[in-house]
Amino acid sequence: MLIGQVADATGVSAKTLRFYENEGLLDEPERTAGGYRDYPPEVVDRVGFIRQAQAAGLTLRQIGEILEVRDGGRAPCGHVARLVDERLAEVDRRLSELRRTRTQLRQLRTRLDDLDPTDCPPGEICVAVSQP
Amino acid sequence: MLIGQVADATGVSAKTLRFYENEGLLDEPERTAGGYRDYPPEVVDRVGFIRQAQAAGLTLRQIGEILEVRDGGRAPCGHVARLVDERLAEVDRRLSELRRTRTQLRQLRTRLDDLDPTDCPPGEICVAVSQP
DNA sequence: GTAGACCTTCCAGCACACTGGAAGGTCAAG
DNA sequence: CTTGACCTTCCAGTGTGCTGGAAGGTCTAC
Repeated sequence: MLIGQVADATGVSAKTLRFYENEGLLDEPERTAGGYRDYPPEVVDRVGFIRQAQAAGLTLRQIGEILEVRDGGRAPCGHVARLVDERLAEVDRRLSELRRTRTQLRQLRTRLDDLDPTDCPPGEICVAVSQP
Repeated sequence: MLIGQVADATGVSAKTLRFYENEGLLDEPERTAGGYRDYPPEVVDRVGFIRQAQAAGLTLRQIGEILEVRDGGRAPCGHVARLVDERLAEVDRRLSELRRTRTQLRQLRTRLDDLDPTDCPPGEICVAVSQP
């Protein structure tokens, strides 16, 4: 696959794919005779994992470390397991923070609904959403 | 409360608190005779919300908009409700992404455990964590 | 053989969220 | 009345994750 095809398949720009390669998140792919990057189709899944982990709040460095493990990295097992455990703990932390924020947003939304059960006049001002 | 006390109470540095004020997330507090910032205790909760929402992946700008709503912002109700709905949708998206990442990390962790039920030799190499 | 889409490298710049440091003022304790 | 902790402003720098643009090579189609 050429970089543009990977870009289309993943929704990640060609620029960003080259950047990921530079950062060690993607292996250097084969090149065509003309010097174009020629990716194996698996790269699409890999990029998918990167974006997902990123959306989960992990940094590219952390994701890179996890991918290294997944690839059969060269790190001692103890270290590797600790790495993954740390990420898991972090993800769990973020999950609970996210749930709390969600609750607060929902409460805010409810107060907004209570405040204007009809429509409030267009162009008007939305006042006095009191503190929780 | 002086800025240092707020910093201690929230775990957010004085520098960052001034930065938040600058960015409009915190109101300018009263000043003591000596020109020191003198915060009301409620600021602690507000900062708590900011950090939480941040951990949930919202930007300071988005958080600022939500706080403006909470404070009884000047925006028309429709806009305000849309804003909160957007944030809610985003938070929901992040929640599900986070859960997927968690699952993948757990699978990786399980494979690691299966691979070395004993301890792997110290200084050794952790091989062949195959692709899912 | 040339237009157009696509690719290459390289380097600069941006937005976000801080963080450090200089230079100096305030205040309580000894 | 000085020491030391704490505060002030202001400005510059950092790390992360891209993004844009220049300058140029490749490939397919007409």
